[in-house]
Amino acid sequence: MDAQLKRGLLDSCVLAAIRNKDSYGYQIIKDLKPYTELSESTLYTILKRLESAGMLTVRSAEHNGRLRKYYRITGAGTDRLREFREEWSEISAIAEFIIRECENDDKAGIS
Amino acid sequence: MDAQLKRGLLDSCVLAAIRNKDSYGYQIIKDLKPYTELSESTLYTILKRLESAGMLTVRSAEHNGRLRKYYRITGAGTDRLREFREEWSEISAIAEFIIRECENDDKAGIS
DNA sequence: ACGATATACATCGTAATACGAGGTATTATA
DNA sequence: TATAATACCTCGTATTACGATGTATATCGT
Repeated sequence: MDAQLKRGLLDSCVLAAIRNKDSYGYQIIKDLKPYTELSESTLYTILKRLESAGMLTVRSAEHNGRLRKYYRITGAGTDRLREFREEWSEISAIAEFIIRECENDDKAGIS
Repeated sequence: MDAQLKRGLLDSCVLAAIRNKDSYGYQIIKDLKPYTELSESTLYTILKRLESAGMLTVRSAEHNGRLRKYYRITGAGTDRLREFREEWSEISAIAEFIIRECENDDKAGIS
């Protein structure tokens, strides 16, 4: 898929993934796989960014001798998710305009 | 609005704007204003990009002593619009996942 | 007559970000 | 005993939306 279309979407996507339960990198990737496959380099960049922006907090924990970093969403993070919902209605309106143009073709029978 | 969310959307948006009739820069901006306000610098970058990619052709014409460059969509351009429609259903699925998480809050009555 | 606004094009630099390539280390599985 | 899975990380690059800025003509109000 065109990576550009996902711009700005993934931050909120990661926030949504930790919305109801704290989670860690590897788990987030698995949870999001049905929706979008994001690479580790992409995810860790996003997690760093979200942490810097105060959207989530981090806690290190040991699990079977391996390090795990659990991420928890903050109030600012949930606010951001709400903002996303509003912005998305604007984005949808743009996309619907584009798709409407495609459908005009279909109705007119143009291949 | 977050500029990142518009990434990749604007190319298709401009193609949609010239889908049914040839148009020129200034007119495209006016036509798209109800959906999204894009600056001239943004538009001309996009038009150049789409031309290089063979998505549209350009024709110069004089109008009241002023230069106008009319843009016409190509077959590759209409193909691109169809591709967009397919990609958008994937993007929508991601957005719906995010929004679903927001709505869980609302149902639970969490502020 | 003259300034403001609209029309119409263009370039340059910057910030943001998705991702590939590569790295480290442990545990489980075939 | 390899191979995969788990689990973290950094660096560089390509893409692109946009602000700032520039050029030039037409139109409109006062």
